[in-house]
Amino acid sequence: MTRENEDQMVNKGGISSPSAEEGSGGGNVGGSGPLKKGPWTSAEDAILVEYVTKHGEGNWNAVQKHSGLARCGKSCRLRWANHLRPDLKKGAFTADEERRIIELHAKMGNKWARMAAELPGRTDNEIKNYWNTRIKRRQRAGLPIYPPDICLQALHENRQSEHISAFSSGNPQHPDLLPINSFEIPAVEFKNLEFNHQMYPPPLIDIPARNLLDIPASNLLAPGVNSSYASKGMLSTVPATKRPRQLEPLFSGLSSSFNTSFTSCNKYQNDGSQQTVQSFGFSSAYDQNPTSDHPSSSFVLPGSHALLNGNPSSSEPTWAMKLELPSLQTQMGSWGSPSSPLPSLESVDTLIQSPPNEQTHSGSLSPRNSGLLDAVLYESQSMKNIKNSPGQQISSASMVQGEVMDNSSPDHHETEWEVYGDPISPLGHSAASVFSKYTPISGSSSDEPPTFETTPGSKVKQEGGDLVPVEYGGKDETSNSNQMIFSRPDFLLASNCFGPQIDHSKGPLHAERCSWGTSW
DNA sequence: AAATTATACAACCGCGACGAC
DNA sequence: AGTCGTCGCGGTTGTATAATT
Repeated sequence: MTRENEDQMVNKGGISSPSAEEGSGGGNVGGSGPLKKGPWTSAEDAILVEYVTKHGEGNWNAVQKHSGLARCGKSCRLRWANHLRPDLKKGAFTADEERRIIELHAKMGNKWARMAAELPGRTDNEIKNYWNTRIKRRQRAGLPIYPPDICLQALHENRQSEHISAFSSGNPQHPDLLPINSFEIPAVEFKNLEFNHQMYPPPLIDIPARNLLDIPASNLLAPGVNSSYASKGMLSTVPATKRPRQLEPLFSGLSSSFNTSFTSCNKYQNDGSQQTVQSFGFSSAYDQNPTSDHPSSSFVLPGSHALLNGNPSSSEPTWAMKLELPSLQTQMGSWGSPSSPLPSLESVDTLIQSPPNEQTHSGSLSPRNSGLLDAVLYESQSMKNIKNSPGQQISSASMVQGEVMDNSSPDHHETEWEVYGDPISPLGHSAASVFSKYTPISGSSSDEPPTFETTPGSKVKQEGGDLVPVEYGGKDETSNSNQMIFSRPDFLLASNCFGPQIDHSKGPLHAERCSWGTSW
């Protein structure tokens, strides 16, 4: 402890104030050993740096012996790796880095060290912390973890690897390949995929929609179906015991990087929707004929699975767990292992939370039931329909609902859609109706932000700057339901895009609320 | 302005994997 | 084959700071 005293003195006026802690003795643990714990002092840092400079990295346990540093080798290694390395990049993650992290995580899952290797100057711990905090934030907001473009990219890569790798669905683990072979697409992601198109900025990495769509359904489903990796981390599920009480936003920190590219979403929607749909090579319940050039036929669809799940049976109970982080790899094995094909389609469906679609497709035929990618297809198609069928411009939201609810003016919607993500979309209504039916409002729990009224009878919950309709009294819009409760995370997500639309009469407010900008 | 709460970050812990001896 | 050292990872804790009440 002379060392500590020394440190304290040296650390005087230093950075963090570990000295204080040391002084209290809190930093010292370990009982018998003189080894110190807790925050490092600048003096300790200096010693460690000097030692490493002289002897090089490695053999960390020798540090204590040779340098007198009262730290265990493990701690020394961690300190060096995370803070003292000369090549470390300090400061917040740049937009590019954020973007990269997302991409890497989509491919690797919680392989922080590997991710760090891809990000010069960044440490695994840093990335992990970043991810976890952002994920939590995003989860809370009910936002998807990965932006669509990332998904697409991952899928594309996945597809490529698919050709290369011999093992497929039933195949056991190939740790190295896993990340690639399976694309981590959290349920939430698909759940909100529809939103993603509007919410997420255009892909920095422009991936031809076609590539994405060409991916076999198996690949898409891989996360839960055939990839051990997926089983580990791709699907965001968590053991019930570990399930977060509230869903958190996943992308909050990415705003900067993604904000810049928003139009791309439209790109996919507008330009590639048809192609996209067609090119989706995988066969799904929804489309048995992937090569079909008439997606439209199959696209009366109910809209994207993404947001809402009209299916009470699947959505409600599993809802919470669906929105989990990939990091929860452990549970994946339970339903994503190769031996056990999927969390089961049902599970997937649940994840997707496809809405009941009696009108257009029978539940069995719905792509939503087939798998994650299907959802993408659906969405894409739906988008196309919206564009191509003025007379039938049904907001994706409405489609999602599987119920006819859209009353808002199509034109207007379309316009705003591009800007805000279909502000006027009735989605909110449908969503609300669905939620009101299957979602316990109480679920919002204590974490729920205060609510305020935007319109008579309607309440909006503010979440991360976005308004989330909590209750809708059915004022203006054509709501079929007079009472809507959007406490569910998926709706929250939706709210980011559509929530504001609930009361589009409030233009300014709407625009403001809809901004994804900083919230990401 | 003070108190409370939420967030971001640093650091630690336990465990398992891997390679060297 | 067993031991040791190192590394990586998931999870957790503690603290400083920011935001909110």
